[in-house]
Amino acid sequence: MRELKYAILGLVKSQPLTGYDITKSFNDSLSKFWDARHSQIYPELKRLVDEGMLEFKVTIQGERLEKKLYTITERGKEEFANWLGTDEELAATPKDAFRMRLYFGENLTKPELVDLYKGQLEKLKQRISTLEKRIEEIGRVPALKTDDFPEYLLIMGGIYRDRASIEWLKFCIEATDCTELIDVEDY
Amino acid sequence: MRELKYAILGLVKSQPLTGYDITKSFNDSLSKFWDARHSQIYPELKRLVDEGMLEFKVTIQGERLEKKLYTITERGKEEFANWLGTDEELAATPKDAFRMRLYFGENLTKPELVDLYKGQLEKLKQRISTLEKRIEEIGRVPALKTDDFPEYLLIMGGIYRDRASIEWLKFCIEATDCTELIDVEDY
DNA sequence: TTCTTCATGTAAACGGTTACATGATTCG
DNA sequence: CGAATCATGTAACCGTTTACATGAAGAA
Repeated sequence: MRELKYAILGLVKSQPLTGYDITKSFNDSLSKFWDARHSQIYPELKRLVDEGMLEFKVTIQGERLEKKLYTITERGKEEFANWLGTDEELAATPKDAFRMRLYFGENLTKPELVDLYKGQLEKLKQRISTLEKRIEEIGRVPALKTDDFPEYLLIMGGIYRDRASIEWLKFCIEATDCTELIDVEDY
Repeated sequence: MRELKYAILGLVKSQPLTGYDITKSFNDSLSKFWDARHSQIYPELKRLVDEGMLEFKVTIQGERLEKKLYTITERGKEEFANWLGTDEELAATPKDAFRMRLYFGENLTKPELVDLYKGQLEKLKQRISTLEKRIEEIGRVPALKTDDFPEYLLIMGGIYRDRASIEWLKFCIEATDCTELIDVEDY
């Protein structure tokens, strides 16, 4: 547990960062596997300093705006490396409201069910195309150890995941006799 | 939010249940999309009674063991039906420690990375075979509106999901040059 | 000058987990 | 008789979200 800790350690390990920088990272690339608000990050940073995993140096931006640049300590590096290599159990199946709706689907009329399917399919299609666009931006296959490489892997993970969701939805559409009401070719 | 509420409403809607029964359901079929402990369920039941969504009747098991049989009210049925048909946004990407490890994978030696891959692949393979066994138990394709049908859909969802995870892992193994160190044919 | 971004914090509330607590019933 | 299961609750804690709060710097 306390996995936010390792996300922060991992980020700060590669370069000194402020809490603000870390917050931004959680809204960009990291959001593919973790996210956090600044209200959670600042207390965690304080705690990591207390535990000797991080150190910080106050710097002045412009005239008097103080910011805290965090760096990782030896102890922090050890802790991070130790966690990184440990193989954990499969994550518990995440709570999923859409699956819950499908589970109780017998309480829906066919048009309602069809709308649920369509809505989900449309959003998945949308997200896949956003992810694919990002892949194109990166420019096909970035070399190993490039900055872009880890993000590339995670975006591909998202694409695999969403495509599987679509395939499963098509399967459900078939199984619930909705084939004539949805143009599955579109997805 | 407060989605546990709808899970309970959906369960009680089809038949009167005790808190204990509901807890059991969360460990069986429902765990495919939601789960909860009795310590969360009992307070939620009380709250749903306060809100007029549920009613209960105390019955005696044996000599003097009291149990509360919950039934859904009209108000509860409305609330549930209302929620069931609403199409929500795609769920936020769930936090995922394995993906986080991969993201920071450049800090790992190749054998460590290979162990991570292997561990994950092995566990996914395991889980898929458990799910497939359950499909066989159910006996191929249950008819629509059967008791087994919703569970069938969700188990298939799990299989699609896990297979996609394996395909993605194979992709990562290829991209990180680990092909010679893992026998991907096994998965 | 005004708006956006940079920058850092705290407080209240919520959903969920773990642990504590109790007692009856049923089955081997 | 003892163990497993049935049955119901509470308390403490943890991770996370939403809202509250402040102010400087940079860009238009």
